Amino acid sequence: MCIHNFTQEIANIQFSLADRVLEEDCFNSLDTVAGVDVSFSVDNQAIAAVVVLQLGDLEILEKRTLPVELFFPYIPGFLGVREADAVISVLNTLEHDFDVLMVNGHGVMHPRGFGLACQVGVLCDVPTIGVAKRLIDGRYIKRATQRHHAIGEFQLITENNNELGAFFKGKYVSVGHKISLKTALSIVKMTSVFKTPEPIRQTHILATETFKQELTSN
DNA sequence: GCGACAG
DNA sequence: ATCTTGTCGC
Repeated sequence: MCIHNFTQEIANIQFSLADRVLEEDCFNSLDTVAGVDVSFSVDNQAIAAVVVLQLGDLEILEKRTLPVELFFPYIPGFLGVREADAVISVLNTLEHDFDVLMVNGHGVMHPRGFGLACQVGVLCDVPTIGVAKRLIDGRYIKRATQRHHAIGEFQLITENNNELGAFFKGKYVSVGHKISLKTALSIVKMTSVFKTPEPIRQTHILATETFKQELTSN
């Protein structure tokens, strides 16, 4: 039983779970956004972090961090297997509720249509948006996709006739779960003070700082 | 054997 | 992801 059979098995699970992904808006209110991130350096000791922001003024409502251990190696296309549990764990420490979650990694713009954002969304049954700065496999996605000039700063990325996501300010955005691409893009845009949307930027800063503190105190 | 892929 | 100084410019 080698690692290859293992990932093949997991790939099949990703294919089947991808059917559960909903690419339509499934929420009544849209007032708060959360961002999650996991940062680490050596071994598999990491810090999972989450920040909840008010959508209007981007005011931070809550910050949480949690030391976690990762049990699966990083393999492109299988980030969800590595980080989903850590992400879900830190989400469970939140006191505030949130309407949508921004995840560091792809949503449906994934070889099997089931990136980390989809996995977190489906397992937690919450709306999620996937934001990544690189494509998973340039060869895979480029041979089947074309970029179209779309409204404003967005470039829609489609495969045949279905929309996989969009490119915006150096970031690849795609639906994670329970949200439409249109709404996902508007949320990314309205939270993008810098190139990285605030929910993810703030969370990444928090996770990194916390990791350093943890390192110094021990 | 070569290729080069989220975090 | 992370390892890392200075440097340009508001």
